[in-house]
Order: sequence, then structure tokens, then C-alpha cells
Amino acid sequence: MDMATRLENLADLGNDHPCLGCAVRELAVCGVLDADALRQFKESGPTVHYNAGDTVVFESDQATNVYSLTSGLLRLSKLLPDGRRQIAGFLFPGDFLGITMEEEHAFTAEAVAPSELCKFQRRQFDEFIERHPALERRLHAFAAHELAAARQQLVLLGRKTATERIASFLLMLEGHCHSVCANQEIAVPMSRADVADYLGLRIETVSREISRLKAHRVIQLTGRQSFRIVDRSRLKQMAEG
Amino acid sequence: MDMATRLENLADLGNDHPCLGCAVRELAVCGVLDADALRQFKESGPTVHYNAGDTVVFESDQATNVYSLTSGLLRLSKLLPDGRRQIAGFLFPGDFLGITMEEEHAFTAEAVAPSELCKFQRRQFDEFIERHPALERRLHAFAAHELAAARQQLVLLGRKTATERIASFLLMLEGHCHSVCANQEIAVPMSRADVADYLGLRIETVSREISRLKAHRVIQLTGRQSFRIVDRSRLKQMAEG
DNA sequence: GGCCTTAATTGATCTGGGTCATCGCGCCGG
DNA sequence: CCGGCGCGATGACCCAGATCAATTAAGGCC
Repeated sequence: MDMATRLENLADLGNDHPCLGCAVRELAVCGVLDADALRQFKESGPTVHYNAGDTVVFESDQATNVYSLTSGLLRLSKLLPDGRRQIAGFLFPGDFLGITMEEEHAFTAEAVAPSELCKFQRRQFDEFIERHPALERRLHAFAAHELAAARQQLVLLGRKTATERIASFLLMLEGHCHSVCANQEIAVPMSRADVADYLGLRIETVSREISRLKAHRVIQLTGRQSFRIVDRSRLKQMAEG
Repeated sequence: MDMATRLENLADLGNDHPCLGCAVRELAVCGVLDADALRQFKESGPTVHYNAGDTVVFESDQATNVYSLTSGLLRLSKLLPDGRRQIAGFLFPGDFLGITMEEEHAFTAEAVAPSELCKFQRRQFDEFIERHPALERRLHAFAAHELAAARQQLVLLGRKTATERIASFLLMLEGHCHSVCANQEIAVPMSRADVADYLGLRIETVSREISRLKAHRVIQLTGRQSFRIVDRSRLKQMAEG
């Protein structure tokens, strides 16, 4: 969507619309709805807030609700019986939770940072989709995009070395920095434990590899939760092999 | 879909329908189309055949076609610059190739066994979808299902041991045995190299772990490409931890 | 059937990343 | 300002699975 269309749509909302202040309106699934449909959509469910660490949905819960993330950060994770954890992905603002449309959630979704979500009853949501084919198409596009991302992550987990995983991850974080990271400072909004469980490594290995990148002047740490890329081409090169 | 509905739909086709002999008609995306739409759909593209080892689409090719697999087996794989390979998944009869709807294919699709596919021009296919919302919904469901499967595989690659990976894989193969594996004999239709690249292991490790399962009387080999499960509960237990 | 090719198995050894242990730092509360 | 706590960093050692190296077995083809 180009800037002109975007501004036009935003202007269309009028000044009492519930989605007026939403930073991810065109980015999220809602982006395809016109002002009236959007109002009806939004008013079909509440806005909910979660603090860092809170569980939004638990794996094996009935999937009675779906969500659109408007701010914050979620992680999708799964625990093995003995406590090993794998994070299947992170949800950023604009992402949709419940795209798999299964009866049960397969993964636990937890807030990594304080997060705001638009909550919808799945039953009502499904009905709404029926009446808005454009929304169905958009959800399909979202699912397709997430599938591509998940498969890319399969390559990382199945075949990449620790160094390559960290380099790939830092570049991914850079890609998610839109407005926030002016002056090239990139935020790492999750803990080392989350990074490790996302990359199929242990905390110690994540720490060591980051230190190595720092020592080789490929990145520069600007705090425990932020860094700067010093040599992007080398980082890119390290990300593959 | 229950048996009655299924037979009814099949009967509906009439006896000069191009899809009459198709073994996966209800299983594939086509399953939601009525006889007329299905005919029109099928006649919009040819049936193509590939031998084992043939490439159907190459990663980074323009995605000008999409396919529905009617028989055989495909693998979706990606190569790293130095030759390391990861298989992101296998496509079984009824599966759809091109679901991600990206402009470029992200993965190479190759025939593991002789395969038949219905081929469609993406352009025409997209138009067809526009006119048949049920098809869009079905594709969405397929994408959602593959996303769930890919995420499950992330857990395997990120956190499971070699033994757990092999056990999980053998159980997955069992799940794909519908009619073929009467008398409990389960086919392993791909090479050890393919298994290894799917599970993020080396060939030797795959071989050793299979031998171990055999030695512990959990499975029984009935040929290099087939086996029988002797102790399913133990295999299931080994698949997690 | 016998030869040749290719895949699979098995054994011996090596190593990247895991494990265990310690340390340091920043932050918060008193 | 100090003490404690939780996260992250670092060091020493270990092990699951990789690597290297034969060996064996299954087709395919005269």
C-alpha cells in the first residue's frame, strides 16, 4: 500500500473511530477493512493488556479467542515434558495470534514485553471472515508469510552453526527495527534465555557468540538489550557460511 | 468428510470427467469444488510427470506455476552456499505446491519418487480463486496446517536428541500410511540422506539410531525402505523425552 | 549368475556446543 | 550507601553427534 492510499484510509476513519490511535492499523489484518467494517470489527471485542511474563494463551487450551497484537512483543513457545523449551517465533506489533485456525492452540503465547492486543471470539471472528472475503485473503497471506518464515527457521535450526544462528538473528532484529532504531541502535527486546530457546542454543553459547562478534568488531554493544552493527557485510556473510 | 458425502461427490462427476481416476480428489484443494468447477479447474492446466530426482521448481525461480500433487512424493529443500542442505518438508499426494504465494519460490521442490502433478498457471489460478471463495478458504486451511507442522518441526530441530528425532519421524511416517501399509508395514519412501537432511542429522547418525531401535526391539526392519513398529508406546515415549 | 554401482551400516576418533561452576555487574529496596 | 538478587559473561571440562574410514548389502545390467 503506498503512502497516498494509506493517508486516505486513515483520513476516512473520522475522529470518533475506536481504531484512530492504532499504530499498526494498515499493517495488521485490519488493514483491508474500510472504516465501517473496521469499527464493527473492533467493537466485537475488547482491547486487552498483558505485562511481561504473562501468558496470553496456553498450549492445549481451546482456541476460543484470536488476537491482533497492536503493541509489545509475544513469544510462541512449546515445552517438552522434561522442561526443554523451543520458541517457534516472536509476534511483533501488527502480527496475528491464532492464524492456524486449529481447534486447540499448539503453542503457548506469552508477553515478552508489556503488550496490547485486540481480542476477538473465534466464533464471531469466523463469521466476520465469511462476510469479508478480503479479510480471509489477508489472513491467508499472513499464514503464507509465517510459513515461509518458519521454513527459513528450519534451515537455521537444522543446519547452521552457532555463529551463523546469532548472525542471522541479529540481522532479523535489524529488519524489525522500523522507526524505533534511529541512529542504527537495534533493540534486543528479549532475554538471552529467549534468544537461546529461539535459536536452539544454550544461554552460554548465545553469550559467547555475541562476545565473539563484539571482539571481532562486527557489532558493538550499546547496552545489554541493544547493539549497533559495525560491519554489516561481514555479519551477512557470517549468517550463511 | 464422511464416507456417504464422499461417495456422493464422486458419483456426481459423471463418467467423462477428467478427475474421475484421481485418488486424492477430496483430499486435495480440489475437494471443495463441484463437478463443473472442478472440470474447469482441471482443464485450465496439464497433468505433468516427474521421475525420481527431477526438479519441479528451483529455489529463486519465479513462481509462475502452482501444483497439486496427485501421486508420488516431493521434497522441499534449501541449500546453503557450502552445500549443506535442509529439507523443510515432504509433500504427499493431495498436498499443494505453491501455497506460500510469494513471487519467488523459497525452496527447491524435487521428486523423491515418480510423481504426477496437476499444473496451473499462477495467474489463472489466482483468478480462479477470486471466483471460488471456498477454494481460498481451503488454501488458507492448508497453509495453516503446514504452518503448524513446520512449527512442530522447529521443536524437533531445536530441542530434540537424535533418538527422539528418529522416533518422531518414524511415527510421522506411520501417520502417512493410509491404504498402502496394510499388515502394519510402513514404507520409508526416501533415502537415508533425505531423512538426515530433514531431521538435521548426518546419514551415519540416522543409520545408527535406526539400528539401535531395531536392537532394542522397538521396530523391526522389513527391508531397507520399510519397517514395522513392534512397540508403539515405547516409540511414542522415545519421541518426546 | 557374476560384476559393478550406489546406498546403507558399522567402527574409531574428533569437536562444537553443552554442562557445570564461578564471577561480575546493574538494579532495586531498605 | 550497602546488600542481595537476577541476568549475563566467562572459564574448565564433557559428551552427543559429526567426521573419517572401511565394510557390507542391495539392485541393475549384461
